[in-house]
Amino acid sequence: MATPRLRPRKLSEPTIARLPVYQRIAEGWLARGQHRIDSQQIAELAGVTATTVRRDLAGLGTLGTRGAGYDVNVLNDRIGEALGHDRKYDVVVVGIGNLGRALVNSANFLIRGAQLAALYDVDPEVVGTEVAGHVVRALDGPIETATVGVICVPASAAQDVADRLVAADIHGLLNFAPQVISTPLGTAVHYVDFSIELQILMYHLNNGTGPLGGGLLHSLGIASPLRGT
Amino acid sequence: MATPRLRPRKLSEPTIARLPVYQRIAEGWLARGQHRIDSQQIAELAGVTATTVRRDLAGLGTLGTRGAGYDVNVLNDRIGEALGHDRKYDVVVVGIGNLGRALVNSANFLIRGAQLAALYDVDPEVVGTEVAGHVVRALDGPIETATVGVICVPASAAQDVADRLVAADIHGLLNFAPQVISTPLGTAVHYVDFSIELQILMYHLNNGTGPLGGGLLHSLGIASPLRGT
DNA sequence: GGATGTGAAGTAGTTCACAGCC
DNA sequence: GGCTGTGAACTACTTCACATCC
Repeated sequence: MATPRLRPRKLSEPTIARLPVYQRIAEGWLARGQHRIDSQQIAELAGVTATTVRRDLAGLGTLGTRGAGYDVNVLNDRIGEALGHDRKYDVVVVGIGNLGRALVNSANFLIRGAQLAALYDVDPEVVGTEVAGHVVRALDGPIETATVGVICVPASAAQDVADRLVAADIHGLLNFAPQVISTPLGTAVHYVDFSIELQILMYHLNNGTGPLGGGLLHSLGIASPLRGT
Repeated sequence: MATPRLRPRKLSEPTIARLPVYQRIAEGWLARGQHRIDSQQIAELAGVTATTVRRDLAGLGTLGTRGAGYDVNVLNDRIGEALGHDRKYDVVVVGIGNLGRALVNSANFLIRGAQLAALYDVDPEVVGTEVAGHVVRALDGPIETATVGVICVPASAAQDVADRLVAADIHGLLNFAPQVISTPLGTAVHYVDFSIELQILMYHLNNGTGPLGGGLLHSLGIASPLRGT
């Protein structure tokens, strides 16, 4: 039994947000042919403390070696397992404006099991055109069965789009519209709001937290490195 | 002395992230001619508990009235004050691809004191073209004095861009590249990483947290409403 | 009466410090 | 010797419950 805990116990929310960062670091080392890394090195690259890294990774079961750090391959695999990257996730994107295009054309967005299933828009100019290898469909038609729905429409349309996606049995929503949406129990909604991120930054610049003292900021629970130059 | 505490004491990070949401709600009510709101109503619209709303707002000084809730105008003003919206923030955007365009053309991004100061790119095809009323400049030229730098370049270029911005005396960075960057002490960095957000959602869909039980998700510290239909 | 503002309790996350194992 | 993994302490945030004031 090489896998002491196949179903890793529930991970904390901040830990879940940091795991993709650790995985990205692991991939980078693999690409450069490095096969061992220790918690201190991960910590510096991820901008967190070494203790946090070890606590996070300990949650995935025993995967390090005392004395020598972590095997980069094992690290990569176990994080992928914990985050559910062994499954496929069909993603539909609603709203093919600049943002929707940026997402589906990005090399970094649809990775690790996520795959584009369909695109939707309301604009007749856009419907029927091909974007990222998919023909954009009309939103008022039937919605493809999928795992995740990405909402890139204006705030005023966000709730309606969310309702349609939920009706199509999609239980995971990633909402880029600056609008809190309400969904039935059992649907996971995650918000990304550019404007709020900018306002948080403005707050810190205005109060000492940024330019003065130890301007340590958090986003996704990730502390910025802030090493002295 | 109508303002008992002109300099509101330090606000917690989750509170700061929620204030813009409350402010958006206040603006919506003003637009509809409503002038009073109570913590319970804010709570429902923001997807948090009423206690959290009251605790957050109490941090801005005394601004509600016991018995009757909050004056929407006062609420709006005080939040703006607390977040530093009375100042102007010059924003430069580096990387005018789909994402950069989506940001500067969005009606929701550059608001509340934030104003576009300049655009930069490396692509000779893009440099010289006009986007959102600004001519895109070459990145290797001098960087405009500004308050905030927005990084919309590929991960491989992010650290270099960050260095240039810091050298131009910009102490607030909003980084959309999937790359942890290192900056001198005193520079505030905030990360927005689409791919991580999607992976968090994938985790929750794969484990019970989403589709099963009380799928309460957090992003920006904002809980989704999850009211039963 | 009714909703705010807040001590006190509870819960979650991080950091310390070191035992345990390679 | 060195680095992981973790109990224990600490810090941060949320929730409860209610005194306070309009």
